[in-house]
Amino acid sequence: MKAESSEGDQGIAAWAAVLRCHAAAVPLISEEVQAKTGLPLSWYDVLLELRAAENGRLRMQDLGARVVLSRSRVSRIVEEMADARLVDRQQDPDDRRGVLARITSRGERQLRKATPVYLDAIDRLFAAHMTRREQTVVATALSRVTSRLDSGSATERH
Amino acid sequence: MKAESSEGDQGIAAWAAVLRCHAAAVPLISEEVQAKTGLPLSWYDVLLELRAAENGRLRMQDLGARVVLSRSRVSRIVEEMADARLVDRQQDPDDRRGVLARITSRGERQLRKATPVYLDAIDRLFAAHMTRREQTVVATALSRVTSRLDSGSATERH
DNA sequence: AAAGATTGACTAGTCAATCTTC
DNA sequence: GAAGATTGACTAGTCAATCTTT
Repeated sequence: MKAESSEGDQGIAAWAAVLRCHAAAVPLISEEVQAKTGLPLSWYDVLLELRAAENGRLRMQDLGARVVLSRSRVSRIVEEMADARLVDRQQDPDDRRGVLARITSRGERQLRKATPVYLDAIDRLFAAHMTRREQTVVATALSRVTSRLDSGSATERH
Repeated sequence: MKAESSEGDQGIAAWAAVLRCHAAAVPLISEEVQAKTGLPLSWYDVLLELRAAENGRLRMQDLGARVVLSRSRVSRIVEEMADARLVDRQQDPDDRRGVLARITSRGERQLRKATPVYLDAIDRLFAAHMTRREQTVVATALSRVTSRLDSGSATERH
């Protein structure tokens, strides 16, 4: 209706769609994964990053950077996961201030068990409702936004 | 590398992009809006929905359904907003179990003040990094996912 | 007894302060 | 004294129990 508000309309709609989709899909997928495997999504992410890392080990700080959590949150989650024997911790021998979290064989087993469940949930509850082309556009466009924001904020807070 | 995992790859990438973009953009935008206007994003959403509603009023339950928050969270937020004189509350005269939250003139003023700030933040920190075409695809594809999930879960939990 | 809202107890998460090692 | 990690106090949010009205 308004002739002027030309620039932003699609951008606002895209933003609102991201917020609503996130709010709708994340709880469904995370409940499903936890119900079927016993792993909370945050635990799954930690295992995934550790498995991908050199020797299955990562310092707490690096782990926090890869996962979407703060350092203090990582400390607590890793402690719980260590109680559950999915990871263990050891001082970094090169710099004893640092702590290395390492995935255990039990952790690897749990990760292998959970992965197909998670992928299936993502597929059914999210990806199946988009065309292949839409999936590609969503992936590339939103990744670009994220990387610009990450590099931008590094510059901003000089 | 794996020849078989054909089906899901773009879908998984799209999912990861949504998670990462949400995690990066929401805090930046919400901090900026709050710093410049004093309104938390949840308050802004409440004001927006009330303004859009008939007579600027809505029952707590309906408000909770439109905003992305649970009923109990809405109760608390509306209470804080009532203390700040941005909304007021009254019993629904037709059904005195219900409570109607209504935007005040002060609330309308704050909403008018905050809207351009919010739109500008969305534009700079999110939409500006996508083409118009990408914005449209993101909006339509993710909205479709959300609406399928909403209607689907209503059916599932019969 | 069932619907609407609020309250209480709990979980997840953040930020600032602390402790250890460099 | 600064970096790495953990701990304590706090905020935001959920779920179950309660209270009121229908």
